[in-house]
Amino acid sequence: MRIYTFNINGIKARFEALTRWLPEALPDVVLLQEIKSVDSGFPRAHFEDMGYRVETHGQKGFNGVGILSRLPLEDVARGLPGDETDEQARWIEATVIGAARAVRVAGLYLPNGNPAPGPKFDYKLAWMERMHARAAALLTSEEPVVMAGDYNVIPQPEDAAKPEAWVDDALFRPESRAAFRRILALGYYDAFRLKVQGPGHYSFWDYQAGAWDRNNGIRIDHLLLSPQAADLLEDVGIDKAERGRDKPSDHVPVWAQLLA
DNA sequence: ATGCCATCCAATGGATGA
Repeated sequence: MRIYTFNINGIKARFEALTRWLPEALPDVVLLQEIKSVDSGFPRAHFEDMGYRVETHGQKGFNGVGILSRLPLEDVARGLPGDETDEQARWIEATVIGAARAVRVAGLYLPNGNPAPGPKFDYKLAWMERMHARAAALLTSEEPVVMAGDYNVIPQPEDAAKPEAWVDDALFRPESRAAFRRILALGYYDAFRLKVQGPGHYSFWDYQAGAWDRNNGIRIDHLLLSPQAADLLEDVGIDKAERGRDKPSDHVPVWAQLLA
């Protein structure tokens, strides 16, 4: 089972690119972020015709997450628990029925948090506390769990081409990185770093200032694996070439292959 | 130092993003 995370930066703007990419990559599961659409505006039938189950948790204009899956989905849940007043659509869960076994997946779009300090940064850290609680709860099932999405966190200096440019940014501030480590410390593993070491691996390049041409990227799209999922990990990858295609998202697909 | 570009909604500009 190959699971992808892909921040598409708008389903309307990425419709053609996503339609081209799906039959090329043939993902089993895609966790989408920033669909920037309400559920009724998502082109569900189009992707169903391409062989995918479609589940979305959208909102008007911004944010929004979704799941495309060629495998059956069960027990879909929308929204991150812990704050009934939070109206931002950033979390969706489902159980994917693989050929060998089932995997619980969570797709997430973690708040950006800039400018920091400020209310948006406070919201980011509070959201990460809620995610920590949900991540702990998911571990109790003892089934394989994959939490994948746009974390808006640069875990280590080696995950940025120019780490010095990010020192005061909400993506790299000590509080954000500590909150990310606290989730890992529950017993989760960064799938990419289980297989690939060293600098120079990025998942996002800004549209501005020639960031792509200069390879000025950051690695902020992650798949976190429970111990049971880590035991099934076969391979990982970043589809960097997608950033160079026509009308790309500023993020590229990142994936993990599980024996499931 | 800087939203330099892209997207969405709505309206010929503003908000947001990382």
